[in-house]
Amino acid sequence: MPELPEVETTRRGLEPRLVGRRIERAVIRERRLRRPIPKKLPEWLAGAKIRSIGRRGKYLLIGCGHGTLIVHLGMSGRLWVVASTTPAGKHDHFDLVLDDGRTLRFKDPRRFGLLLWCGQNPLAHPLLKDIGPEPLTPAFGGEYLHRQTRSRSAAIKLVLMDSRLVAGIGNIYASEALFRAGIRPSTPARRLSRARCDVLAEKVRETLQDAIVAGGSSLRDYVNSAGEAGFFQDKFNVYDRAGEACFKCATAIKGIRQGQRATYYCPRCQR
DNA sequence: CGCCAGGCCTGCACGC
DNA sequence: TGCGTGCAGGCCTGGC
Repeated sequence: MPELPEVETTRRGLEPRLVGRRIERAVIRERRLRRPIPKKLPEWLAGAKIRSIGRRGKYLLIGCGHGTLIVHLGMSGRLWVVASTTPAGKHDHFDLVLDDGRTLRFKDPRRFGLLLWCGQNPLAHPLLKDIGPEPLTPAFGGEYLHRQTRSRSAAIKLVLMDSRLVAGIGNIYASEALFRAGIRPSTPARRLSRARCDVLAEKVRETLQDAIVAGGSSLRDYVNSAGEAGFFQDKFNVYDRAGEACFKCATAIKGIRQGQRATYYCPRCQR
């Protein structure tokens, strides 16, 4: 489900609801996620005060002073705030009961998500330390993209989705950014000129920014921390539009497979 | 029934 | 030999 815009939308929604709250207790209902939820997590969290809600790539960082709860939503994960009296439903694997009568709830049908505890600097955690620059910061740009792709013969779409190169770009936004940049997804990354890297970096930023403003994309079940759907899916130019007319030139959008993932592009607008 | 789905870690094969 | 790189598999449920 969630790529950077959905995680950022979640972060922004959670921040005012969580920061300053005390955690009364944590409840684990199903430990088996991509990695098991640590058994001691409730022990570590009980009584802690939430100080910050951060994000690194697609990881949410719930800062508690003496440590950080690291949350990844995987494909189908969802994190939102409910009244503590709301009964847990199917796939509601984890709760943080807060001191204001509300509960932060984690639901994840496919269980590809992740809940970890990190006692030190979370950015140094093995799962986070090799993540590339945030695409919405000056650390990411055409110069960086050009330099980093000189030795990469793989298709640019696959390279964009490599989290070591740049954080947070998943299958949807890779296709959408490449459409906006007019670049064919199969182009070997090393063959992109500096000028085209400039355009692509800018379009990546623009696409992610637009999606955040739209509250993310809701395909199957994504909703924000208040339970509301995003609407960026209504602005997709190519994603999941195989056979439909390109909004710019009316050519039929193509759907192909790259690295076992679906890719969409306009064969006329993207060269 | 088989296939597909927004993620990403892991381990292996390959070529320089 | 070792490194970077490129693949494929695996983890799950649900919907078509």
